[in-house]
Amino acid sequence: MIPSASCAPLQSYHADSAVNPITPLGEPTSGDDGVAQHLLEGNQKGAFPLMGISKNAEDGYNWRKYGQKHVKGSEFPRSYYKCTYPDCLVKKKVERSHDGQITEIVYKGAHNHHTSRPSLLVSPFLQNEVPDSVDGGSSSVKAEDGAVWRSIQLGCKDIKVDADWRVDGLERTSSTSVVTKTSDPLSNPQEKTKGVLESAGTPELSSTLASHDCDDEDGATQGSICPGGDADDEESEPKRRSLSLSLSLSVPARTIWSYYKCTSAGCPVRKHVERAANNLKSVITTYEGKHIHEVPATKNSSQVNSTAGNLPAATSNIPLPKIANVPKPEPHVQDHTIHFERKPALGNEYMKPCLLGKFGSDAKLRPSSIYQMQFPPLQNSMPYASFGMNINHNETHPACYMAPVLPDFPIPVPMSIHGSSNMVLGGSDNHGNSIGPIRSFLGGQQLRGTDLRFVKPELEQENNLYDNRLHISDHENASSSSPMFCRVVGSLPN
DNA sequence: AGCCTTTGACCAGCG
DNA sequence: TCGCTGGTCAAAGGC
Ligand SMILES: [Zn+2]
Repeated sequence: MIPSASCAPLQSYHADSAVNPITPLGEPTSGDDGVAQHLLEGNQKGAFPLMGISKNAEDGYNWRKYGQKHVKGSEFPRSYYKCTYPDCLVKKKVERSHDGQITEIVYKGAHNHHTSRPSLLVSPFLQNEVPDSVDGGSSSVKAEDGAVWRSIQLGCKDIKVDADWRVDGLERTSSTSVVTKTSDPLSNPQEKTKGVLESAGTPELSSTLASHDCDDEDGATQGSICPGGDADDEESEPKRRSLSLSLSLSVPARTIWSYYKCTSAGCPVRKHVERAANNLKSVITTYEGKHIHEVPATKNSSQVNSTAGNLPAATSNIPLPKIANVPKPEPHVQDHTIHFERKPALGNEYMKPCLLGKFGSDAKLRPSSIYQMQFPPLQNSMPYASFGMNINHNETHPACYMAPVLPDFPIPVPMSIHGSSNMVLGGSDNHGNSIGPIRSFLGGQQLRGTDLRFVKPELEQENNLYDNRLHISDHENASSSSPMFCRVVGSLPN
């Protein structure tokens, strides 16, 4: 039925594509990890797309493939899977390209059970897994009945960072799963599921982001820069930053995270750059700390002088993939001569529970709603969020092959890690059931559930989308003695 | 033995 | 009715 040629990729990665064809969120189920592991370990050759087929990725459900067809109009064969759980009628269709990238997923039905592995916890966004293919291609996760047919942009690769800004952490992409509308009437939390569905989305990290606390002339525009990030703005009081997040349904499914550290000796400043994977020119740069040294004059000071954001050279020097529909260049994105370097590997030092501020951007976001993201005051001595890094990333991110570095703040819930860096966040399943500890699986490094702390958005407190343990301390109480903390929203120039 | 994938055949819907 | 298409079945084989 299916030409053998079309099946070749699937056969090559059958352990992954068949058992867990699209399960980017977890750990291996049954001990057939050889293929994926091999892929992960062997992709120095640039086989980056294969990372998406990590055997380690799993959504916690068991699927049995019951058919494969080459459908008309589709370049790649479509595989049909059923949930193997007794009486569970959930099916999904997966289309994979020849190199193993998932190009489309269609879910049908709702599970009437939890994941096969109780320990595997999935955030509402991740409950129905997102294809974990990469390569910047576009895939889609769809609900069978047409309730949600949302194209998502899959991960981007090859983000290079200019020498002035060395990636402090591993580049990661986050994925947002589109929870499909259920058609299973037995699924009592239909409403809840649907609610998740409606709100499932990652904030579009582009022009919809605006900084509330920025009153400068550009504060409300795309790429607005929060004051107080560094020495450029000494008078501002960046004890806490709030960002409103306007959400869009055309959300990027992934976010690329990069971490940098100022290379000046003893300078604690770090920055954290978020990019929407499908719009790499849209960046959110979060600064932590104050430079202890003179900040060199910027090459382009048209905007920074008033906003005090040390806009990273990385955001402007990164050779960006061509992406359609990118926002026009923003002049405030500029180069700085401040040097940043990757953080050293800190190992378990960073694997501590953190109780940082609120990241309320994710749990249940409705399109176009405004969210307040309250950023915690970062303290140099604070424990680091256990946002594990996959050391193996260095195999696929040539520009980011630094030692693993962990961010200094919690990661918003919908941001999972793509490729081999899969992170499963706590939350509820698509039946509205609260699920337990967060699990983060990052290229073989699993973090304990307690290593992550999230806070569900204020608006969604009662929706039980997050496990209680996701609560974090009220950072307002701890914001008094914080160094500068700034979040910069930017857009990369063409 | 059990579960899985593979794959040709079969079925249903549709024009 | 027929052909096309997408979806499913089920036998065969593998692990
Ligand atoms: Zn199921």
